[in-house]
Amino acid sequence: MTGNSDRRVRRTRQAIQRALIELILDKGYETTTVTDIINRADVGRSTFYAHFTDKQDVLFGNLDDLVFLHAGPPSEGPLFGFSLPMFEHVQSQRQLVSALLGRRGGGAVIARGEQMLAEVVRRELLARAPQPTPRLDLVVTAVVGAFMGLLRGWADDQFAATPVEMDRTFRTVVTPGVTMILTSGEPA
Amino acid sequence: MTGNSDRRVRRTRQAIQRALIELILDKGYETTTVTDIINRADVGRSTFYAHFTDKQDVLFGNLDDLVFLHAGPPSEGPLFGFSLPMFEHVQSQRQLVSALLGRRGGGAVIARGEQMLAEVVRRELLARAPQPTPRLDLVVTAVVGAFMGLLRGWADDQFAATPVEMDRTFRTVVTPGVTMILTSGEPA
DNA sequence: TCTGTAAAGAACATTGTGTTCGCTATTGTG
DNA sequence: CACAATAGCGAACACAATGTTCTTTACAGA
Repeated sequence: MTGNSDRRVRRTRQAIQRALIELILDKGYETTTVTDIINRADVGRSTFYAHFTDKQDVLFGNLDDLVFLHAGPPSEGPLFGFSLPMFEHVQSQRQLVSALLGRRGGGAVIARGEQMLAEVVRRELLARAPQPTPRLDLVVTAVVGAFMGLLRGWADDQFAATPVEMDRTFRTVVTPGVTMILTSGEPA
Repeated sequence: MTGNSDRRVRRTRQAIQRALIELILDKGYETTTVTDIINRADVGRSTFYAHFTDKQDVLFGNLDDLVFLHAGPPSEGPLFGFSLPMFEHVQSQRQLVSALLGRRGGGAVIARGEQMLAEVVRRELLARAPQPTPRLDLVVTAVVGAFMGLLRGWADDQFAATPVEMDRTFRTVVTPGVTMILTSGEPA
């Protein structure tokens, strides 16, 4: 645990992480280079690679702090209850989230977000299914796809909308079909 | 129109495009470099840049041939009639499409696919809406997101499924909600 | 204080992109 | 067929970015 106790280590790591966030806000994730980061953080090149393997490594070290999982226990409240709180949270962190999730952000972050969200949705559906639903994985994928699609479009300013509108669209499109599947054990 | 009439030009362009496709099948789109392409196509570096600006430029030159738009006139047949034919077509071109749409493929192709698909969905919804639907753009985004999510998951082998299962999931999840929106002029 | 270690910083190898230029080979046309 | 136009070759170049290695310096904590 040397890494944590030495002040120099803490300072350096934090400088690098802050620098990345700032740069993401400035010019987006993809276009930010390691060279940019070490310049902004004012650390030596070797120092960077002593702490992180990658740009992505830095980001993921940070990502857990930013995790927007306001997901409560699975079976409380309405179906897909995570939706509105999530859209609201995204709006409050608009700049950063846009930079990470939009077209200018890396696919890596989106992939990670999709995975986490899929887990949430999966549990929610399992908790509510009265009978085993066939091909639940497919349903989860479709639902996550709809949500993330909306989120990305929003992040990219393809349309202006309030969190409430986003939430309403998502639920209105997706909930009736999913409810049918859950109750009837129907396809897919 | 020199470009079309000179045999050398035709040969070169085709060699480059074929090389890219082969390389995509070998190692994926993102990891394929221009250097790879000119080696495989056996053309000079300068020649490549005389014809294309980019790896992406080559791809998009090809993409129209691969266009999987089996979208008939908007208001014929069932809602989202493009779904099954599209999944079937994707399966027949499995390797290539997977390489392009999966995680190993570039975001550029996905983005393009989403745009084209959004256009199809948009027209279909407009043709069927008895009354103007508010925030149709949001609905389109959600629908496209669900479809592309399924398509990407499939391409990535996250699950095995037949085109029929894919189609059924997509329609079952999405159609009830969309129908409600169209008929009631409801949210979002 | 004094020892272990973090950081600086510079040099280096490597890989990829995109451009330039003079020479050669091929093409379509008169 | 002959010839002017031009496509292609290939090598060299400038540039940007990644990741490694090494020596020297400076700092933290016991």
